Amino acid sequence: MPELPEVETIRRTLTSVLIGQEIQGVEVLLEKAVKPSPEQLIRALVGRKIVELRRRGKYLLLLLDDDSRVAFHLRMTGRLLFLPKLTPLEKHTTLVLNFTDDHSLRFVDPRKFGTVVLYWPSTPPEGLKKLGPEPLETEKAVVVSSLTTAAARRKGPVKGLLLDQRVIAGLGNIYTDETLFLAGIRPTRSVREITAAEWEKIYQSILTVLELAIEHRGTSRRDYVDGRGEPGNHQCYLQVYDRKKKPCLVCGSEIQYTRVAGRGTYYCPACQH
DNA sequence: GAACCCCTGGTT
DNA sequence: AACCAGGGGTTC
Repeated sequence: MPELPEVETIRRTLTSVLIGQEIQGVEVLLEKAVKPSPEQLIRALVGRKIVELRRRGKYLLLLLDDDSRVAFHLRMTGRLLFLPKLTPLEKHTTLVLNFTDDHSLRFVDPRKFGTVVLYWPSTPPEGLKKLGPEPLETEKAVVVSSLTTAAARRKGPVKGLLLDQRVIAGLGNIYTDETLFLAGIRPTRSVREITAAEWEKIYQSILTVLELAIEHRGTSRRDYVDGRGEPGNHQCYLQVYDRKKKPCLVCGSEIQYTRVAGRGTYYCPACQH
């Protein structure tokens, strides 16, 4: 579900209500989603206070007062909701953190792909450790260099490279399609054919697309809501994603739908080359 | 790299 | 009934 803009929106909506909260109890309802074991997790978390919320790629991180951290990855359908303890548990609730103030943080995930990991900064989980640069918070030269270095070493479509979290963190299926539309480049283009000028254009497009999506509080197609349960608005501003056979908003050509890098992919045959 | 898998639920 | 889905890890 959530890509960088959605996770960032969740972070922003949860920050003010979670900072300073003390964890009173932990309920693990889907054991395979959490690490370490539920018993160890409960022992480590009870009594801890939340001191900061961070985002890294598509991970949301809770920083605790003993320097330990909890990393949530929402995968396709995960939701993080701040709710009164009295609110009945939703179906497919994976984890509940109960606080000392009558509120709780619920991790709800119908498809059960989402994960929760407790760790210390010295030994981050693999997925987090291998992440590429953060597009909005890293200097341009570093991000562009990560893209071009990866491009020199691999084959295949440019879309696959942008989806690779080791190359750049945070882009998923929606925002790669939106980025490549804005950049005027077909998702099927081989990474080897992309020129230096085009990498620059792709980089600029990534910034524009992500910043606008964050302004609109993320894209809600089916499952996504922020930490308060509110949907985003960016679905109203998508340029190509989910517009199969509809007219291109720029030139009127019919938007094409195909499969690239294993994912459903939308592009304009006239605007993108 | 592509293909399959982890799951449930919505759409065709 | 079949296919699709904001992800990504493991296999080929």
